Amino acid sequence: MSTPKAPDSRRRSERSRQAILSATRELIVELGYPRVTVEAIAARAGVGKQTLYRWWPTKGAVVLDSILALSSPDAEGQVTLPDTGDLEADLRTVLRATVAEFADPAFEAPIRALNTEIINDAELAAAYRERLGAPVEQAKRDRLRAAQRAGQLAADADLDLVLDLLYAPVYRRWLLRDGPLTPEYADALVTAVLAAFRPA
Amino acid sequence: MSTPKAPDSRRRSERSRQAILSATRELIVELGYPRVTVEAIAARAGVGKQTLYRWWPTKGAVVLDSILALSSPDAEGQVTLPDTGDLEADLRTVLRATVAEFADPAFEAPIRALNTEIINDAELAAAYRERLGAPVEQAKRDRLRAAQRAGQLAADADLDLVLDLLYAPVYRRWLLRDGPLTPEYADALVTAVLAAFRPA
DNA sequence: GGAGCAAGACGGCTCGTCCCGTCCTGCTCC
DNA sequence: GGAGCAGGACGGGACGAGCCGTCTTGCTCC
Repeated sequence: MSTPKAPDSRRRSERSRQAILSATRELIVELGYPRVTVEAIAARAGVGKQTLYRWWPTKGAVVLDSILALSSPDAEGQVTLPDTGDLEADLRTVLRATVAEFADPAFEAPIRALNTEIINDAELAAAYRERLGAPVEQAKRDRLRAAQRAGQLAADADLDLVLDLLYAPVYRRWLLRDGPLTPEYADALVTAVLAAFRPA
Repeated sequence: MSTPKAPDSRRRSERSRQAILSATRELIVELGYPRVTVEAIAARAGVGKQTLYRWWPTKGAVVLDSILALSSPDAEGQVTLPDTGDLEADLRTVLRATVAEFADPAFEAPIRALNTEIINDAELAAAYRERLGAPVEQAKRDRLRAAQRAGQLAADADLDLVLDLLYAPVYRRWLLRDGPLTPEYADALVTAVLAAFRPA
């Protein structure tokens, strides 16, 4: 009852893997996700379709890996956020950076594609959270906790709620394109959220 | 340069239209959106495919209409929100109701399907905002403005920002399924956001 | 020679168009 | 004003194109 046959990952072609992930990202940016086909990815990568299906179960999984390969080219899951001691300044920096990332098509398009898949695939969503979301989330929470200890945030503040209030509006505005996603908007969010959790 | 030929809407079969919209909703709930095909919708509705393509350009447009038909069975775009004079209580009521809606599969599944389409179709997204989002948004803003005049909200509060802070976290948690979407969460959001925009 | 590889043939499914014969509606002509 | 007619929407379904996921073939590298 085990998986039919697991391929030998030691013999896997790193060249093909990279080519597939790059081709996936490129095609998503060039054509838009709905028009990207598995066949096109394989052709662009100079790879047989079987190679693709041997290592990934679904197109969504390929997209996820193509983004993971992009976001952590060096270190292994190590995520650090700026900590100058000034919470408001640091949050502005980080949130503005997030806004800037979402404005870059090479970054934005693949993540949009991933979200398209994640919405209807709880399993893929869990994989995403585990491999990308959780570490980043943890780093953000750590930064907030430090600020909390430094008395820059209410002692009883729910840090997950703070993060939701900061990031969910940015995420929504980006995903639905229902308003300008500007540095000013990021600043306004930081100001409002900090006002809500000002220490007593 | 006009549209090739617009069908005569006076001769449109209301029976077929309703059957298509119902079948769409049913199949999305039963099968999950990715498994719903145009052919299945037509078959379930007892309708030729051409009838479907005659009146809707894309599957996404059908989904949008199927939701519109659901949410406004009676009045025409009239949206009203509770106004007891107590902003915090009213917001709790409305946000808890939103949370409850998202817990109902018959409501949740079609909207999730619509979001799947909207993400990659700016045109459809605009249509959605115009026909459903804008009126609701307006009603919410009106309620907040009343509260502002009553001195329950800071005079200089950006009402769109307030709405984003209230609803974006709910939306995100629902769409990504990355946390429990409970009445308590709704209450916590209301508390935090009102704290941020407390009048001076 | 065993396994991964590129290349691509293949069956099955879906899409969107096209065509058929039927039915309904409104107009014309006696 | 009643019969005939034209137009168009209808249910049903055939059709080609394109994509998916599997399978086959020969090559290459360990």
